[in-house]
Amino acid sequence: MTNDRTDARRHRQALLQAASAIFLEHGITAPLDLVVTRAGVGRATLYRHFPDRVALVLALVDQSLDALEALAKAIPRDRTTFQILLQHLADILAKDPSLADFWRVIPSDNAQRICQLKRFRLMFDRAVSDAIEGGTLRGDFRSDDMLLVGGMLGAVAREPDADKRRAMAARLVDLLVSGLQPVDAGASR
Amino acid sequence: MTNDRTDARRHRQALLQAASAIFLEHGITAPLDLVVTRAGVGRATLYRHFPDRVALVLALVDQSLDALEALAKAIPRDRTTFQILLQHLADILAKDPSLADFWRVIPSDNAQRICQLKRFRLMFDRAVSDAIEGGTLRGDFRSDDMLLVGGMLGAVAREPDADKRRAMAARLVDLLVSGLQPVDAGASR
DNA sequence: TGACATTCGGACAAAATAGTCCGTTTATGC
DNA sequence: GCATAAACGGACTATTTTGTCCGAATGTCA
Repeated sequence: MTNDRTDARRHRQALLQAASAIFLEHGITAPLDLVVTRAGVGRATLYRHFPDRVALVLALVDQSLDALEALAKAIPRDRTTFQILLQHLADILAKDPSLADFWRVIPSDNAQRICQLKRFRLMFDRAVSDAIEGGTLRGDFRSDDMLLVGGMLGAVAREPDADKRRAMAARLVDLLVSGLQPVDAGASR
Repeated sequence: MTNDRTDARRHRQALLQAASAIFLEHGITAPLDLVVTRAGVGRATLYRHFPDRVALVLALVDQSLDALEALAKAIPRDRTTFQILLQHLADILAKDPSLADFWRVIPSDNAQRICQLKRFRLMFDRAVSDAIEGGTLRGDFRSDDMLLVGGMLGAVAREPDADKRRAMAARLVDLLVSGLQPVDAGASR
């Protein structure tokens, strides 16, 4: 653990990064050879770090959840917390689609997957109730809805160009937050 | 064309239906063997009707677009047309995810894919402008946004249970139409 | 700096998937 | 019914993808 060799850690990171890029382009069922090649390591190196595709994807999801959590911690807790968190989620999904597509690869009874789902919901629990109480979120919004919303935001992952993807994510969040109806009532933002 | 054998047409239909079900469960890159088995035909029959996976998926998308168009024709043209059309789109995506996932399989320069995308946008063009003029849709909504919205609605396809999927689709449309903000400002509906 | 353990990576074997071929069956029109 | 052409389906081959093994290379610690 503590005395991992530096090259091992570096290669593990390279593999995750490569997998993220390959999965983005070819979908989460892409041949692992592509990942290996892109990471510039040998095939066995991949399988040593991640025994199978499931382990690799779970690691990617963990990474994304970590990133989201880090961002969440930096947000001041006020009435806009939820909206900002949502934007962060969209950003992370735009960077790495695994968070939205993992269900395709990981069996639904996988223990770690279940844990991750709980963790995901938990990260929004407080922000959701705060926002509802603060009057910035519709009162019938449930924590479960975040899975829906996450799935929706995952739609942006389909654009190969990173900049466009960011723009789409922003547009998506805007549509979602404000809704499709006209703003005749002058809601701020 | 006109004098196809009836069994051929029947098998073709069985294959499309089987593919829809299999793709829903295993994702659009599922082994075609599963489709063959589910349809209860021989392997060669699949390849005779659809030379490769791309052809099969394109046919599925066509089918969905046909279905959507048929539904659209039955909607009276008034200020709620767009909302109803949206609901229909969600229903169709809940029945068959190919419409949302085809990009994974079909090269982006594929001529038929390009045509289908144009057709998709075209189907919403009139409804969008009508709704904006009628005051039921935000004025900055562009036709392009429908691709985003379609992608978002495709998120419901992830639920294996058909009834739940319908319910999720309805919820999604509600969230999308009304937005996440509370209705304190007295927006209609 | 040298010994040693750990990791590396290409070569290998196994499995899964894709696509083809051909003898057989079946629908259609006379 | 019967001839005929079209479709069927399972067996076969090729290709892709997965997963393992072992000699070589390299980071780590004394």
